[in-house]
Amino acid sequence: MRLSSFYLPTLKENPVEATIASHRFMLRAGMIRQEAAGIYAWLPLGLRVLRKIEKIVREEQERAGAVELLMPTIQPADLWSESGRFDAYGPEMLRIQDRGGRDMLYGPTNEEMITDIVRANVKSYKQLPKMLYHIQWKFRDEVRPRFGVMRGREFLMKDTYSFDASPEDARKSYLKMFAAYLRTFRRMGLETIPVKADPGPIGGDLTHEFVVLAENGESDIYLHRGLIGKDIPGSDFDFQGNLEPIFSDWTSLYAATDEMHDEAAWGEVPDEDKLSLRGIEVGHIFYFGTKYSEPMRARVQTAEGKEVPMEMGSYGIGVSRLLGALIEAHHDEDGPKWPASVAPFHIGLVNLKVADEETSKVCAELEASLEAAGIEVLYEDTTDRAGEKFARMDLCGLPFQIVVGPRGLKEGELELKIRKTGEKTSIPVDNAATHIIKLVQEELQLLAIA
RNA sequence: CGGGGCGUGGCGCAGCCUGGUAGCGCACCUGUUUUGGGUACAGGGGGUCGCGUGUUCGAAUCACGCCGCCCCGACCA
Repeated sequence: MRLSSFYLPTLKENPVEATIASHRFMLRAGMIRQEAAGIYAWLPLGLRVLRKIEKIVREEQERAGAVELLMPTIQPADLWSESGRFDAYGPEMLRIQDRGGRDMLYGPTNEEMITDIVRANVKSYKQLPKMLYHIQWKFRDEVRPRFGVMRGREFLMKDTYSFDASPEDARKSYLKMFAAYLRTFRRMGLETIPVKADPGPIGGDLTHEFVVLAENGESDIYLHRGLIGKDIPGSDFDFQGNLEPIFSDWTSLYAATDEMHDEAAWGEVPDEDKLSLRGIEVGHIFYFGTKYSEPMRARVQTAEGKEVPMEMGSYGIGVSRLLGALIEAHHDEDGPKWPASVAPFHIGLVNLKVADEETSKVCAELEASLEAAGIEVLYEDTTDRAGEKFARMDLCGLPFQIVVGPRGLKEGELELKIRKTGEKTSIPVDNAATHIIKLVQEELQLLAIA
């Protein structure tokens, strides 16, 4: 992709309303544009990252055995009357009427609808278990949207819903999602910790929040040092096998947000293992049993011929919010530092002097051979000044930059800059493409957790 | 929802108190200059001053109403 044809409206100055790094950089790098409070247009650069995140989420959902479908953003109110939530849900639910005066709503979540979809056809325990998911925009009319996409009113979420014939089976579904989440976030280059969440009136221990560790996180979390950098399931992990070991491995050490903090249990953690950090919630999984299946009569017959409500769970990932979390976790004063797996492009190819024939020729050849190898290149082919190009490239946060200019070419060299470390090295033009392709592929491989 | 504040070109702001027909920096266009970390100089284009009503000879400026947006807190993916 040539920058001259791309749409990248960057800002040199900081927008005043953006107080945190991720919000600031997303606006400055031309990733999003605010259209109303908590509602954003996704500009090309931001959209590319969003799609990368979605892709990883999908791959890991499928791996765990979940099946994708897509439910609408607008829902009829009657479903919500069945569960009692049409009245129970507060003003954060956006209610609208169609031309016939029927009550509709812009979905803040989809438990009712998925329950309706499944109850229509699933009648026997033999048809279970099922895990269905979708990635869809939701709307919650938050009192106070803020921090850009971290707390918007419209946001993109992945929601999985599990249906089982017994609580024992429901636990298995829960553990599958638990394991899938460990892989999902790690593949994005995030250090994520599952922490006990508030089970609410349903009780039980089957609810966890997945929290990204980031200095400017919204909530305090307390955890045992041993949870940092812990192994996650590999790509050969058997989701049909026994998942209890991986679950207990990740949940036996102390980890809690301040709401769930237990001073007594915390006291038992050795002082040298105590970590008190900030975190951003990016995922939430819970088992809620028959909360919806009971009132909505979503039932199956058991082997004994008994009719029972299905055991359900729901598992969310804040897809759009993850962009914010990623930047909070990976940035410096110049911009984001995207992990290769979610970067909008792998490489920024900077042509320092477009007017110079040799420079442009080398760039065009590099662009072609990198793209032929499946590497995503943003070719900086504008006539802007060098300083501007460099600053803009850093602001985009692409993991690698290749700088080509007449000065280096005279020596037969070009410069490679690693965004993460700031490290710059000269490499010979001759085998540059091969070298860079290898570098990018290695980086991607590392994050793929094969 | 409590508390604070702001709406003036794409972005950041001044002007408002003390009404007289809009200005600065960045960005943009033209020229010169510069040429490896947002260059310098000169010229130029672009604004229903959030919306409405009122006061006045005259309103960005004063009054009233409405709308939008931001920040702190409580709440939430």
